[in-house]
Amino acid sequence: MVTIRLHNTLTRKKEVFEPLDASDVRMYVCGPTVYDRAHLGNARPVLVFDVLFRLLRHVYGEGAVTYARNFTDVDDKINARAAETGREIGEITEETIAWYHQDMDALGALRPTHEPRATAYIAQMIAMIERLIARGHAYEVAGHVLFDVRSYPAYGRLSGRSVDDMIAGARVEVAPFKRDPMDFVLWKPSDASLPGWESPWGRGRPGWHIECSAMSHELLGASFDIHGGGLDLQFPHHENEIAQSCCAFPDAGFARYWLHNEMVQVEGKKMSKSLGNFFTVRDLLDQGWPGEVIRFVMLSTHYRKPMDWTEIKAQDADTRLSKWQELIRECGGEEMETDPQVVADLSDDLNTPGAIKALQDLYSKKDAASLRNSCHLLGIDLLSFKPRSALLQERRSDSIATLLKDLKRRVSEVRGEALAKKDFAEMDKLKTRLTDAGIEVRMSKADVQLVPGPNFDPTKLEALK
RNA sequence: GGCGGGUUGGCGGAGAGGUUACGCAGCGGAUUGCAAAUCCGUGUAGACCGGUUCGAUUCCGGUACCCGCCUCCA
Repeated sequence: MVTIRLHNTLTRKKEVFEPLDASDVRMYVCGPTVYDRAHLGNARPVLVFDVLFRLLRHVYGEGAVTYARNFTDVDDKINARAAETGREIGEITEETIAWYHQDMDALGALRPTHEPRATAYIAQMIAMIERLIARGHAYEVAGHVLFDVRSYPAYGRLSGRSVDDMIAGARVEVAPFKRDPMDFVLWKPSDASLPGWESPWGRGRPGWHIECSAMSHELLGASFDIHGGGLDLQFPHHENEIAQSCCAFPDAGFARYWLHNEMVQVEGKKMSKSLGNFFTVRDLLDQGWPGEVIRFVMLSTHYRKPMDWTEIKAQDADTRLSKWQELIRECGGEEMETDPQVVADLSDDLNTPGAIKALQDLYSKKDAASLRNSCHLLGIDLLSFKPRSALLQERRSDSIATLLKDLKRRVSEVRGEALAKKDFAEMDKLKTRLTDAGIEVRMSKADVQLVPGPNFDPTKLEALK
């Protein structure tokens, strides 16, 4: 059995991964709030934990891993979006979930075993809140139910902070009815304009954190193996989840290994709407970037380091994947074992850059079969991969396709004459114009190829008709 | 203010206390009418200052700079 090591945020150390039950390895990852298209940052945990999911399935068996990732479909951001647009909340969340599936499918992410929606687990949340009140960890005041952080001495363990330090930071919500400024909401009242559910504390809706505690408990049990998400969730979201779950079920231990991926940047800067470098996965796909390229770029940086998205990395990935694909097309190859080095690298705290290096070595050795099969562990299917140039070409209209075909024939003719006469003036003129239009002209002894590049501009071909 | 991370060659980005990371770009060569593509070869590192060591880019301490979280955020 391969030994997997994972960096556990709880201990700040790389630890040997030992599942509670090797026949049912359980992982929970925090999913999106569904009010808008997934941006590039949303994609990172999806891809990181998709690789972990694949690795766990590889090591423990496909049927031995349960992976749950939630949809937060009750949230004030969604309410705000509904109020802005006048649309129904359910309509917005349904649409956004469908988009999310489309976009993440395009990145090659496997669907998790469970994709629970918060609104389907309100009863479980209410039950957990009642349990917390009964055990003296939560209190009702002014129509709210709040978690009492002072009742849980270990609060702050995950994020390495103390309640007193955080209060010194003094960036906590002002709410006079809180016993302690750090207390957080489990349940809050809804007026008639807001979505709400009947509860022992009146009509209301859950606070943000309780859903993950309730759903992980329902689907994976009171204790399970891995809990993951973005680093920004470490505090307060995960800290609060731990407080809720461990106080409701003190002997269970909740999640044992906590994994956090670092943030995404764009061209060296934090992605933000004000900087104008904010974009969604759909934007990139629409620009013709293959899902595999987005995935490759993401995985070329280790998950615990900030990942900087740059155009040059995307181009590089596109080129490398194209080369790998050419090799497996030429050589074919039978089913092979996944390369042990790739497994070893991924088992070492998901060292995806190392795994990519190992794949590159397979390419250099011309080991097409191993390359193809080992790519699957990273979620890349080289057989179905289409480079950006091919995707862009597919989208071109028939008239342009015909024009390119005609031009190709013409280049062949002109070249034939030029070679016969040893006069290349006409040929060079034609080639220059094609190059100016963004077309790469490749000539071998046997054949001519016209490859439209990213700067391809069909309007510049008009003169050549 | 609190907590955490980073600083590697032109760019991206790893592992390893002493032996080529890898990719892209560059350079030289093969090939080509010229190119492109491809193939072969190749130079350039480890923020700064100390310490441990026979030996550190790799371990420890400090300095500088950068970044993230602490507020909805993956």
